[in-house]
Amino acid sequence: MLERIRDSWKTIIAKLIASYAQEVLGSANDLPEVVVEVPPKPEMGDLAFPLFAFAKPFRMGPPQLAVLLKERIENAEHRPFGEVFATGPYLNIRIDTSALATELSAKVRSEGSGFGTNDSLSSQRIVVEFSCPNTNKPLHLGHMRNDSLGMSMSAILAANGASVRRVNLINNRGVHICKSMLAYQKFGKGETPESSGIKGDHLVGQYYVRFAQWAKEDPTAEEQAQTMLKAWEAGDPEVLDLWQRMNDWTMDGLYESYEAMGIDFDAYYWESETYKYGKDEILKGLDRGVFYTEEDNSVWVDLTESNLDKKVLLRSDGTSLYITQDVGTAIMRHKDWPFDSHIYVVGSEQQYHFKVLFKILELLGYEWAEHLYHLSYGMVNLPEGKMKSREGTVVDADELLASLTALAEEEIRSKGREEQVGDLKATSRAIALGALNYYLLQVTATKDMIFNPAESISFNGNTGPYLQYMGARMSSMLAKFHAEFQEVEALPFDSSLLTLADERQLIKVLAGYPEAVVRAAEQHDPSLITAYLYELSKLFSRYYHDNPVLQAPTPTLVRARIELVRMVNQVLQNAFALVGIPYLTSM
RNA sequence: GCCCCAAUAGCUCAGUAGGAUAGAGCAACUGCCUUCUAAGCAGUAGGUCAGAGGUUCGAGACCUCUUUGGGGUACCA
Repeated sequence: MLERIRDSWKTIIAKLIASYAQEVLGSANDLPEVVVEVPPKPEMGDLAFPLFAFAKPFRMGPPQLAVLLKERIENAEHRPFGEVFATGPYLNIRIDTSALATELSAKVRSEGSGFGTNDSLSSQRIVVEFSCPNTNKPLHLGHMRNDSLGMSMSAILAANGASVRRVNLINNRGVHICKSMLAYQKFGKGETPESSGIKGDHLVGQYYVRFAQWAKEDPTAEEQAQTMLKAWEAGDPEVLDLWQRMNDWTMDGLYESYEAMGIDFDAYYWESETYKYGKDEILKGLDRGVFYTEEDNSVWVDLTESNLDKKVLLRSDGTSLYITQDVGTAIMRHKDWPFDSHIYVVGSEQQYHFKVLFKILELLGYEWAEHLYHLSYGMVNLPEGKMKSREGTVVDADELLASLTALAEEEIRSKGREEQVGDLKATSRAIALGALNYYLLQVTATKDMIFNPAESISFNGNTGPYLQYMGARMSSMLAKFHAEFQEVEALPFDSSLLTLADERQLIKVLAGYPEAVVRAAEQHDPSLITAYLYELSKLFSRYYHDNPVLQAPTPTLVRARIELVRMVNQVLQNAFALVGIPYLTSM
């Protein structure tokens, strides 16, 4: 919407510049491109066209050119509505926000929760892989950033029309899994989640920690774990049985955590099943000369031309490696559900791994290989430094969510709003989730971030609950309006009454929402949505504080303002859905 | 050693294709609850955008070098 207005102004200005060039230079070739910007302050207009670049060809100062163009625009026959003024070297435009508001209102009403979506990716099938936990410990803060990104990215792609398949690959096999099993065998005394009352993933996690302690005392511990892995691979029934039981415990715990955090998947893949895939593909590639063998029979790929070095794909004993499995898994997934592109949400420390993986798939000749994308995110560190499981500084996901929920509940109680809120537990949980998702998605994904526990539990300022609070305020305004202002509701919406600077600004920001959704998908960056939400909320917050809505001087103004509230409220809800912030009607 | 990424207010972060006076939140200080929820609003203070060159009419943004920090470079995952 905003884009269309921008383009029409850009077109007419470009046309006038070209015709002026024709007049004075005899040619309109080789002119610099017309650039559109947003002026730094609202009173300077809504669009800005800097004219510096035209100074040279016209041998004229930009301010004079601005004046000249302003006159020509005003005399032009077909021009968009709006006011033109020359501000120094800029040509600024004040657009007709009243017309925009009318159009916007109709669109938001008819599209509702679909406002802001588009069909730019409607022919696309996209796999988004994320989470991918090990089954030897509970989820921690690192997983939470991953999960927030995965869920949000999936929602954003779907909002752009893509058909999205969320996929989780459970890392339930390997020597690290055997460690917790071994420790359990030695020290477990038949303990179960039921007998101990400990959530399954936490119980297994305790034995993983126990192994580390034991390994310090007994140098054969590591070796025993390796032996157990071999027994597992050989199908030893006793080992398999224990593995199955402990895996189930962990998975029960993880499912519970996922549910509490609003995370879910369309498909689960299990490494215990996929670890064998890939070897055949590598051997096929070897036959075709894509890979080569060393003297010890290990299989390699030479990527030195791509500056990626040489990489082992099969061990000398013929067994698979991590990269081998990923090759197989990608191919298998494409058979399961032929995707157009595949996004891997994985930490930035694996950037090299994914470059190699994508290159290998390309060398194997899969045409979809060029549409694989590593959504790389930075590490979550603590103010003191890195999280270290050995030093017990890892932030546990369940505990964090529980403590945030408790804080939210306390907050509601201290305000005496238990009654209005309705379901206290559900509301507290929703506030905790909103705070968490917003905190984690606010930072540009690729960057490392610092998780400050003290700050994360604050519900003031630039936080999820701040945004939720705006929603709750609008919600109660709208409820009151419906209940007490029926006659006003019947009045037509007169957008020309919305003339305040903040009203004009709100209309522009609302109209910019669809573009934010597009950009978030293009750039694979949910933080564009969180930034958008904050801008909208902050603006609205000031607006309703300074200007009465239901107590506005005239009924027609009440009607106009409530229409604005309705639009802001709808866009807020729509954007919430993209970044995992629950919408609350009361808090 | 080689490769990749980062550096913006005391702290945590924004900063759109290079454009007008570099913005928020937190922390500090000041006002505002007989008026739609104060999880709020308004204000004060806080900056040599790590440093040095370069490109440009114009650089926090682009290029080069330097410094500092992080990550990778396993027949681990």
